[in-house]
Amino acid sequence: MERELLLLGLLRQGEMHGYQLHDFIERNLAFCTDLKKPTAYALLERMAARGWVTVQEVREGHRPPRRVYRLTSEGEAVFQRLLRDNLARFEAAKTGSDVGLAFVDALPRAEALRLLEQRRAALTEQLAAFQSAPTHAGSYQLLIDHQLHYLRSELAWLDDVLARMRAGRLRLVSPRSTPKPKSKEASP
Amino acid sequence: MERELLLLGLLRQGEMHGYQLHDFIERNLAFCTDLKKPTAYALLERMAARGWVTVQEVREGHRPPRRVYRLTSEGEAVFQRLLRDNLARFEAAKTGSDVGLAFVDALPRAEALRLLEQRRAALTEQLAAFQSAPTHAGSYQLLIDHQLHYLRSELAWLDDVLARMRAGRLRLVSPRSTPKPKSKEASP
DNA sequence: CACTGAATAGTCACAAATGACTATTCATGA
DNA sequence: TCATGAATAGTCATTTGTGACTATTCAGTG
Repeated sequence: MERELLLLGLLRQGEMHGYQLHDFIERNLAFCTDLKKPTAYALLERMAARGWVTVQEVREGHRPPRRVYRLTSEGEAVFQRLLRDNLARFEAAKTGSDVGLAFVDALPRAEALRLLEQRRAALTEQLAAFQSAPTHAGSYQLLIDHQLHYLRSELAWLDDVLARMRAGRLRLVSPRSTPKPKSKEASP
Repeated sequence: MERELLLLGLLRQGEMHGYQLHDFIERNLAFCTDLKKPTAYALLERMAARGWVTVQEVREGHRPPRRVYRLTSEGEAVFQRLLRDNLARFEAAKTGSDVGLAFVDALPRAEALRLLEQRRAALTEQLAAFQSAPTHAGSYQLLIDHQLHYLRSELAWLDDVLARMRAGRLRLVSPRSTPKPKSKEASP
């Protein structure tokens, strides 16, 4: 749902064609959403079919005609609905990076430390890149602010974990406990 | 990739069948990954095809036979590789909730405030539920710790935003700036 | 001016993910 | 004891999402 919210929101600022929309998202919003080109086109097509946007084929030269999308008033209504809905909810973010943490105890402490320090380096690098970005096209300040807050918070947590690990204060359960020891199933 | 890491990691603790794996993830790790049943089965099948796990059909009664998966030593090697790789990277989390923030200025300030207060309520509720959970099966402490940290950090940020909005100190750019004012295209 | 690499614009066949099922077993209480 | 709903176990048709591709235009340069 939030992908259509995004597209509708961008189209509120004026008509645009598919490539333009995707390109803008890719350049400016890649850090908070990821929307590949074919997905964007498919969504636009569907939104057109539902009457949220109109399409107008524009051909210049003899390149394949560009399809220019424009928000309808119905689309605007949907935008309003989706926006209210989105703002009122909180959906926790998910990342693949979490999974590994579940299994750190499968590695010797020293190596785990080394790897997490690499992770920390990657994180500070992203943070730096983000901070030095040129006011990000001047727009979407809240998003940027949020992302900065998030990255800093992640860094703080990671540093805390590293400190605890170095001090040997990381309590981890025995890796032998079967996740669901319901019936017979002796631990192998 | 992190889904196979997860499955392999769980299988390290002993053989399990598909339902068991999915069920465990659903119950205990839903907050950090989401893996529907058919996806889990498909992954297991593929891992079997690649020799990372072995399958053994076990039938009891005359229900459809259960397929029990067991990690191979090749699977263990892959696990080690994926784990190291995962720990060394940092991948920023993404959430659909961010998108709405890009468009708060489309709403009257008062209403935006009301909606974000609803969001805040949803967040504190999730936080409360998480804190009161019964030591989460005693396992995966780092994950829990991380999630708690994350939720608290989100709450702090949201409170800050709310405060800024109430004080009218939320600087937002004019909604009229076209995202990519490259060529002709007069703002409509 | 012809050539090259980048930017523009979009498509398509394939891979991944999921909602909605089927079908058996188990607990329970009327 | 036998209906009923929950838990167990898995499948399949459909939708979604994407890597890799085609094809045109444009800017720069030798």
